[in-house]
Amino acid sequence: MDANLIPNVSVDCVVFGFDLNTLNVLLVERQMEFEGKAYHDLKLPGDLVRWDEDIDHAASRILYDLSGLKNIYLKQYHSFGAVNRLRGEVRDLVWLRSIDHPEERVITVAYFSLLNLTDNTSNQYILQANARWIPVSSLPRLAFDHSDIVMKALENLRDDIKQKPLAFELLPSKFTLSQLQKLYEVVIGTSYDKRNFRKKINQVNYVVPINEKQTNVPHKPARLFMFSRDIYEKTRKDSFDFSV
Amino acid sequence: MDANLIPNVSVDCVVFGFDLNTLNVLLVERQMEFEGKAYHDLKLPGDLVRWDEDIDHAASRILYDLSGLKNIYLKQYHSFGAVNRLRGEVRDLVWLRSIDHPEERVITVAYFSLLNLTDNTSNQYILQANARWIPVSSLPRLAFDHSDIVMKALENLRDDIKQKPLAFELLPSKFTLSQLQKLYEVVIGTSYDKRNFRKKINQVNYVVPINEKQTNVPHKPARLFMFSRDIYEKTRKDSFDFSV
DNA sequence: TCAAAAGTGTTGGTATTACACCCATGT
DNA sequence: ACATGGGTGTAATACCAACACTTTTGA
Repeated sequence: MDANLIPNVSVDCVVFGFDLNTLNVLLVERQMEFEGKAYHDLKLPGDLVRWDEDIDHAASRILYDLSGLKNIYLKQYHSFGAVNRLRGEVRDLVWLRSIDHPEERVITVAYFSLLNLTDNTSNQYILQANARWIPVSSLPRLAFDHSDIVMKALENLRDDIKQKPLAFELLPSKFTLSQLQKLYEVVIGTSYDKRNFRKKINQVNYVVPINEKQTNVPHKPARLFMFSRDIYEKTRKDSFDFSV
Repeated sequence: MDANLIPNVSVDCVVFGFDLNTLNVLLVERQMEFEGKAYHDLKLPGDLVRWDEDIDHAASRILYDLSGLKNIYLKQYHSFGAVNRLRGEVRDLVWLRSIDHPEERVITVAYFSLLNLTDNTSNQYILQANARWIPVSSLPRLAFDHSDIVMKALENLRDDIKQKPLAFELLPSKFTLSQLQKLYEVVIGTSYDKRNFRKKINQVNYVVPINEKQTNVPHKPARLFMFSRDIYEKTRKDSFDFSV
């Protein structure tokens, strides 16, 4: 057991990625043999916290090690500290022993982060560590209490995306209004009227149209928009509710 | 150092209390001498987590030890884990040593809870431990990073009270509409028009009028209302926004 | 020429704001 | 009788929900 690590405190990251169609979570495979059978359970990327780093730093570190990316959106949203949270299945315990992890008691601080999956600069990186993107709509049961951790992250994402400009972390920098609408529909799990949605976005001055259109699409090409953080920061005090 | 306690994980509680006028926080006095001077810094009630308890249980325990109360509203809202969070002032360190607390590194999980201060069943209890109610509008600088912890609790309370029926945790079970309005004004830090506020509350079916009035008030006695959790639970799916 | 998604307005209903006076009680 | 907070309605405006057709492109 690495002496640089605090034995009882970890950080787990729920990394959401959107590919203009589906919302996905990044999970790593836990390969093990148990009672003669091979298991490939999925778990969240995470690690124990180092003695010499802030917990926020631990979260960035985990994400960087996995993706090679820095400065991406990361939010701490909940900590999980049930006594038996690592003991859902017998093989959970067996696995902990196999990696020399303190099986006793780990309180984990959970973060979620947001990635746009259309720039695939980071994706090769991600896929080499045995990590995979799994659609949130078809998640299997995860190792430990990680299913709970993901569910709670989703709830937080759903609440936050209505109040804060998180959508733009999940989209490419230039996007169409239909892509934005699709994102809200997928995340919130509902559907919106196209005209009303666009009317709403029209009132939001920090979603700015640019003089560019889609190319190579087999239909009328859509106008592209960008998010202006500048305008957002300058006008946010009037606490506009972004909910759709 | 007590072997029942996890040395690196604590829980702190921000207990809000409302007395129909002012929003207060419960703080305990940390009495010490340092460099020949007496200090009475204030800090949050909190403790290290036990090996054999969930973190939520630790929070209830702290609250129970302080107030003698069970089943009060408690919500985990953030964890604080900066490397130097316990080392704001030199005397913070000195105090930690004096109580045989591991001074190194403690990640704390913060909870806030809500009390109504008009039933003073609990108050005698609270005041015997050297705890005090301090108005949030006149908080001094607190020990460690506890000022940050309180500020973040307040932000969470402000956000939550607009969406969830938290107000009723801070009020006596029977309350007037003016008391409810005052509470919102104090928490959110703004003021509302009396007629419009009442119109709004009128649409909220889980704030129910009862056939009772105030007594012994030197003005027209107000009608009393109660919160019906029953009705709230049954009708909450339509995600009514309680914001005022 | 067809398929596919882009883009666009109106109407009826509902919620929000601003605003001023009389009422019931205790002292 | 007075001071204190309780209680009430209206009109103007802003916001929200429902709804269908034409346009532009690539294949």
